[in-house]
Amino acid sequence: MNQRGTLTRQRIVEAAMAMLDESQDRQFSMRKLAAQLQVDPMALYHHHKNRHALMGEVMLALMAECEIPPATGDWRQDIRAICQAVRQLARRHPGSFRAFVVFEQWVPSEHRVNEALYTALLSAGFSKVATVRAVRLLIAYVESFAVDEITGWLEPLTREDRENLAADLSGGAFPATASLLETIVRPDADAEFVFGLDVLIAGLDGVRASA
Amino acid sequence: MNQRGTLTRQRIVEAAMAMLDESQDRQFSMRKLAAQLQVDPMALYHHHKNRHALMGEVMLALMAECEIPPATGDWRQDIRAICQAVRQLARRHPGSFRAFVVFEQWVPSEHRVNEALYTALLSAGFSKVATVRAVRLLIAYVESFAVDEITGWLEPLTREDRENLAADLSGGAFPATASLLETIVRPDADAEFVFGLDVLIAGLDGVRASA
DNA sequence: TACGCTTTCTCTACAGTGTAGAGGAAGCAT
DNA sequence: ATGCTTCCTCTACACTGTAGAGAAAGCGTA
Repeated sequence: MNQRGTLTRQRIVEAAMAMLDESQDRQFSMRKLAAQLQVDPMALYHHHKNRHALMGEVMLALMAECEIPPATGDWRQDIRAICQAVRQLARRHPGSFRAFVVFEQWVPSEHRVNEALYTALLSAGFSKVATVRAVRLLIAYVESFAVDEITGWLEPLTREDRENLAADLSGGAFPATASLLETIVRPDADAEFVFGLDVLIAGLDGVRASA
Repeated sequence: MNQRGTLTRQRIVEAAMAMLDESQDRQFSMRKLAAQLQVDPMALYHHHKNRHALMGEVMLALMAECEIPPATGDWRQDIRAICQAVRQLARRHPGSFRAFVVFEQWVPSEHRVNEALYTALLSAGFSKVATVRAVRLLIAYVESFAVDEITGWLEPLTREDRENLAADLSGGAFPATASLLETIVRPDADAEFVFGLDVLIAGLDGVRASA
């Protein structure tokens, strides 16, 4: 039952990405992927050297899919748009994006995103050092936020989580936290993301002169 | 050969933390931990329900170890000091900190850190909503930075990585990135961390009035 | 001292993982 | 038809977490 020709590098990558994104709980495995493609596990290894290499391809495809808007000439606007694009990508591909953040290896298609950010900041008059640092800062923010969002930290707390939190705070050891309880349990993802962007852009604007 | 009494909840937690921190490459496993403690793997399960629960205990111990400096009355200074404390914790416990960031579950000893940040911001006059958002932003930054640092992204690039990067950029598709090459390959972790703090604090100062 | 009870550890076993190595079948070129 | 290459399968191994059944050590009570 050798069904030749059903597999392609690309088809495997797409299936892997879909599997990562769909299965929130049960995690990705080579064997499950093979099962879904109705193929022997080892068949995958003919197209990709190993799991890590396959993951690399998935990450490549993921970042390549990020829709970077054209530059407007307003660096603040451009940065907002680029960050929102990355966030949208994460929402569209939660599982893959998670894997990407933990991937710990350079993914070439990231260049596109970085280039857009570098361009915006350089054109705004930032020094080279400030630009490089600012981009890492922005990327760190967006990735962290996106992962938090995917994980559910920006949803209103469940009754259970809320009660656990209240119990933790009932001892009186954390008065500031306790006073913020109502705010903590009901976050607003969109507003919070914009808040972060506001802070970062205002801050960058502030250090632009002094850097 | 039943060596009774050698195991303790605490001893297991400490050994697990040490193993996470030391073994940079090869990853932690229950069996390896048991081997190191010279005990049958299943012995661990008498003291901790399962791997996840054990990890929870490790995270608890980790965050409890974070040395939060006393408040000075200057919120900017306090925030800097707290963030540096978290960064130092990450440097002292790279493996555990990594695991912590990916842990995806609430760790009670985090309260201490959050409380300190909440207190600083509330005392500076931030609104409740701004305070909660600012703290998530600060934590996101510090954790991201610390993980980058642990992973080695803030070390000067190796000759090999540098050549790969140069090759990627040689096509001319990323002129801004190419112009920053020399800056990118030689980062300065300490300065970069401070840069991020400067930006965040300046930015928070900026939105304080308007929020 | 002898009995049992509880606590702590071991042994065996199972389902899952990534993947090396050998072999088989399909298609193509000669 | 013959061989070559490409794609896939099968078997096997070392590894993972952990369920379930004991075994051994220490204790309390008789």
